[in-house]
Amino acid sequence: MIKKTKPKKIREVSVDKILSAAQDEFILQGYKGATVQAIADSAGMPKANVLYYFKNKENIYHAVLEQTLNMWDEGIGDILLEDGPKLAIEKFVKAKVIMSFTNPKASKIYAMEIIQGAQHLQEFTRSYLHQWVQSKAEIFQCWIDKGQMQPIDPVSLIFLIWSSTQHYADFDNQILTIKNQTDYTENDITQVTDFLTNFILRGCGLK
Amino acid sequence: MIKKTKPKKIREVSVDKILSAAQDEFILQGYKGATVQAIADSAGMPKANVLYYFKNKENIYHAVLEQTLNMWDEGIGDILLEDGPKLAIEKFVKAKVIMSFTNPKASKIYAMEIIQGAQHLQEFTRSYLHQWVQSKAEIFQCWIDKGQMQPIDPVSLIFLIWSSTQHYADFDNQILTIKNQTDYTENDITQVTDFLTNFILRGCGLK
DNA sequence: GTCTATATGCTGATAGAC
DNA sequence: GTCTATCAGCATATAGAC
Repeated sequence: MIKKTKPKKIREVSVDKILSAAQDEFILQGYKGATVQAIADSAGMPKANVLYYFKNKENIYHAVLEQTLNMWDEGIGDILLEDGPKLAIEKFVKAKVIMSFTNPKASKIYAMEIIQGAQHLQEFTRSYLHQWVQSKAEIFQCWIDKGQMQPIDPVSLIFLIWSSTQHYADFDNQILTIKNQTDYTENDITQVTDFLTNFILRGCGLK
Repeated sequence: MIKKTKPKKIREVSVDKILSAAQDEFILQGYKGATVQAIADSAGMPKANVLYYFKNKENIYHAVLEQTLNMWDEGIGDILLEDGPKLAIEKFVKAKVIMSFTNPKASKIYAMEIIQGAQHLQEFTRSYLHQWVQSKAEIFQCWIDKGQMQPIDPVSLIFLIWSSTQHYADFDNQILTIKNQTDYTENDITQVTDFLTNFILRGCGLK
């Protein structure tokens, strides 16, 4: 029993190390620029071992992408009709801000993929994401019809919340440079959460 | 005289064709993924000609980046103290939206560069951009002190306007897919301008 | 200025010993 | 599972004829 679980652990640990190293390399160098050798070096193992676990570079990238989408899915925070517009927006903005600050790498991988034409995740955007936006837009429309919030375009609102929160992940380099900081602080997270929550609530006529 | 200007024209036209083709390739394939051969094919000339005009690939990329930053600079739209907060924000948002829709490629090149750590434009962000944000934040602070707008963090406001407008350029693929469109229409530009202008003005307590 | 041919180096991927 | 050695292919960049 012990002998049977041990090799499983080795695989898990190795795979995790490779995926983490690969994420860094793909962000910094792009898909083509990231070399299997660099990923192996960063993961602390020979190149052949990396290819033993993943067979080829494209498989590594797909695994990184899959991990990123799962994280996006978990961290998105749901928009629930019964919460009402104020609480729902507060929850949603907070969830997105926290994800941007705690996992900027996932956001960056996703952003690069979309900017470059979403060549590796056509099905995801084309079906799942479309459906997600549509269903959430209906909830916002419901609140608008009941006079619970300003009559604004719900889809545009979702785009604004996505963009304004993800900005702190994708453009962290630029933001830190402009603010003369080397890293984000705990204070930054609460300050940004407060600013965006209040600003967006006012924009929706909820404050 | 005629003979002297003709070779100049050839150079200009060729350089423009190369830069345009290179921009497309760098966006779709990344720096390393874009090949000089592909750029040459897209520009409709032999590879050796491309290298005749630019010497090497890095020079091509730098030229694309320089062109992008010049465009950013021209299209940014200024924030003037004498305009007052309402008009200034209206002008600024409109200028950014129009730039995002008319020149998404420039925004994408810039976004990729920042996400990947701004390895090729350190000086720009580190001095010019910092200064720009600081000077505009002072103007907003001035209006806030005079009670002309809600007391919010000006730097966060600038980030929100940047992100929410650039989103339509950088993530155009995702947005078009979600909206089930193949291209942006004239109507999209006015709709987005109206939405963002009104939303942001309300967020600033100006409506 | 234009284009062909080629040198040089690096990368992905595999074979096979341990 | 781990690692060394190696191959085949491709990309940058240059040389040199036209």
